Order: sequence, then structure tokens, then C-alpha cells
Amino acid sequence: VRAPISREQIVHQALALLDDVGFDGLTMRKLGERLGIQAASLYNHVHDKQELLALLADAICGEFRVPESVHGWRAGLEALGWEYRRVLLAHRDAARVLASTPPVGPRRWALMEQLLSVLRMGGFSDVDIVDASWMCNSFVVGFVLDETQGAPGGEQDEQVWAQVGQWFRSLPAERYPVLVSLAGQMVEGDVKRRFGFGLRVLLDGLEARLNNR
Amino acid sequence: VRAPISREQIVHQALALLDDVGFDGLTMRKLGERLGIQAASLYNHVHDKQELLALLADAICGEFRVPESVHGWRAGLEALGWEYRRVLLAHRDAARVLASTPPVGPRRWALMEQLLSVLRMGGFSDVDIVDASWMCNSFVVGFVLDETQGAPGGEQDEQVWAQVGQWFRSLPAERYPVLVSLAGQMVEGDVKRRFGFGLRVLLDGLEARLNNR
DNA sequence: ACCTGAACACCGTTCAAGT
DNA sequence: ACCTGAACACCGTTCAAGT
Repeated sequence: VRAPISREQIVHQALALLDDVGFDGLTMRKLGERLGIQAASLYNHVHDKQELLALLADAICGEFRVPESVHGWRAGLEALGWEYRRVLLAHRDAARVLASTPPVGPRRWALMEQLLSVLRMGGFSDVDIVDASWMCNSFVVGFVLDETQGAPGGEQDEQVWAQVGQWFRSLPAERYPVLVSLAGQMVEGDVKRRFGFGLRVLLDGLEARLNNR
Repeated sequence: VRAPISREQIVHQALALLDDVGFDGLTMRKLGERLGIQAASLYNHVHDKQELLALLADAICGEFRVPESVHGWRAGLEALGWEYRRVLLAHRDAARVLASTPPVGPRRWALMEQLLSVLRMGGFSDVDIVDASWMCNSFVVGFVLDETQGAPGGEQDEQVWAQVGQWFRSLPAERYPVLVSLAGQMVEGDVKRRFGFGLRVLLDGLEARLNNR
């Protein structure tokens, strides 16, 4: 008779399993094995696989370290964006976990609170704060999702993207003139620069909104 | 001996099946049944489920109707953003299909070409065109993904989101002051306004980039 | 209260066999 | 060339039974 398993152990091992095998490999049966338990026993601690994923998402958000001593909303939001991305890259397929779960859990709420309070610091209206926070979230999660799924250097087989590059270059130039001419740039994979570009555009756009009121 | 099934029939029925049962319900076996065929027979026409999903993504992109007679890059990009969203909402879980497949297929390339050429019209540098197109894509797909997964009015059980709203309101105000104060706004679900907000911020940000060069 | 064993209703994919 | 039948190696989840 072993000591009963705790919820924290489950989440901890689930995170380790995620890092090992990725989102599609994360299985109740494998998780049970990892804990020295039958898969069925997991249902004594967790209602669903969905609930497990939500707990996982919360745990991932727990690694968020709030950047301190910020000067103004813009620097604060910028730091927050980079830190958000760092967290989503810290665990394999973390963006997929976040994207597939509703926003529940104390540590995830803390992240939302951070984002909302930085925006309030900027003096946005309540509606704008909500809309802007939604946009920031969609942008970061969506970007990292793309980055880790369908982009060069991502999880997808290196080969896959290499072939996409081949395709781009060999496409009929009369049908896809711009795409063909930019094929090289499209395939090149400096994701960090790309994220920086997007973040800057986002910040500039929010600033414009602030000035045009 | 029936007439052999064509690739187009497969994709067409797969799209219908997707609309009926959603991404998680889309199954090789159910698709076979729908075509009056064994699931195993599908592998005579398609290498993988992955390939099927890529074909599906291309078919979805085929419904994209290029907005014509645009005045300038800004109006063009705005129209394109709305049309992109319309296409992603036209079929159940379309955003998930796009997010889970690499960018292959003639109709999907045509969409990319559209986006790139509108940006070129604005006079952006080659690197900026690529970065901006990536951002636009991440934004629209990411937003619709959120919209259809974890947002009020989405696919997720109405109940789930209602409970999230309850949670937001009943959270300890000393730990999540801004979140609690904005709970009402967060739950309210005018996604169209939200998308419009994001699109405008995006456009303003790109315009700022154009002016600061 | 927590775990096991066994079962149910599914998956994607392969492969020999048919026509 | 295209389809079937049967199989393999998996899934999430339920439930009676044990302790």
C-alpha cells in the first residue's frame, strides 16, 4: 500500500511528460505509468483529461515572473510580452495547452491581472483595456503557436519546412509573383526578430489609439 | 463495383463532416462511412490524416473572395482581415484546421499572395512585408481560435463560460483588483467589436512603422 | 479513500487478399 | 487500381471489486 498520489504530483509529472512527448503524446495511460499507477486511478484526483490540461495550463502560467520597476505602460507591456513568450516556450507545446483550455486557475488569473493592470496604467478606457488584453493574448499565443507548429525551426519536422521553402521558390511566378520573390525571406527563420516586430506594431497601435482620443 | 472515389469527393465530404461533428469528431472511420467506404480505403487516395487536413485547409482557403477596388494598402488590408475572419468562421473549427497544418496548397498560397501584395502596395521593405504578413496571420488565426474555443458564444459549452464569469466576479478583490472590477466587460461577448479593435490597432501600428522610416 | 482489472467504445494505420 | 476484412497498437472513461 503506497502513499496516495497528490494532485501536485500528477500535475508535476504531467508537465514532465509533456516535455518528453509533446501534446499529442500526453496520455492518461502514460501519465499513470509514470506515476506507478493505473490510468483509471487518475480519475480519483481529476475529473477529466480536460481538467488535467487546465491544471497544466495554470502550472505553466505559474512560471511567469512579473517584470518589476517598469517606467510607464509601454515598457511594462513590452516586458510582459517577452516574458509571456518566454513562458510559452519554456515547455513543449505550452501554447497548445493554453489555447485548448479556458482561462481558469489562480496563476493564470494572476497573469491576466498583470496584463490588465499594465493597460490600466496607460489610461485606457475600461472597454479598451478588455479589448486590448484580448488582443495581446491572441497575438502572443497565436504567434508562439505558429512559431512552434508551422514555422522553420519549430517542432514540425525540419524536412517539412525545407520542402515548403522548395515549393515557394518553384511556384509559378506569374500566379504568385510576390510570394516567389519573397520565398527566401519567408523561409528564413529569425522568429525572435519577427516577434519583436509584431510586438512593436502592437505597441505603436495602442499608443496611436491613446493619442487619438 | 462502384465508381472509384475521387480526391475531391473526399475533401468535400470531409468538410461536411467537419461542419457536423467538429475537429475532434473528424475521423477517418466516420469519413469512410460517409463515403460508403472502409476507412482503410482512404489510404489509397491520401497518405495521411495530416495530408487530409492540409487538403481541408486549402479547400477552406478556397472560399476566400478577394476584395476588389481597394483604395490604398490600409483599406485593402482591413478588407482582407475581415474576409479572412469570415472564411475562418464559415466552417466549424476552421481556425484549428489552419493552425494544425503547414502552409501548403494552391488556394492557401493565393491567400498569402494577396496579403503579401497588399503589403507591398504600402511600400514596406521586403523584411517588413514578411514580418507583417506573419503577424497578420498569427493575429487573425489566433483571434478566431480564441473566439471559437475559449470565448463567450463559442463552441465551448455556454455553461463553461458562464461559470468563468461567475469566477471572475467572485474572485478575491485584493488579489485580482482589476480583473474583478472588469469581470462584467470580460464576459460580455461582442467579438466583432473586439476583432475590429485589434484590426485597427494592427493597422495603426503598421502605419506608424511606415511613417517612422 | 484510493487503487486494480477488466471492459466499452472508440482511434490511425498496415497489409494480405480479393476484383 | 481500388476496395474489403482483419488485425495491431493504441486512446479516454466507467465501474465493480478489492483494501
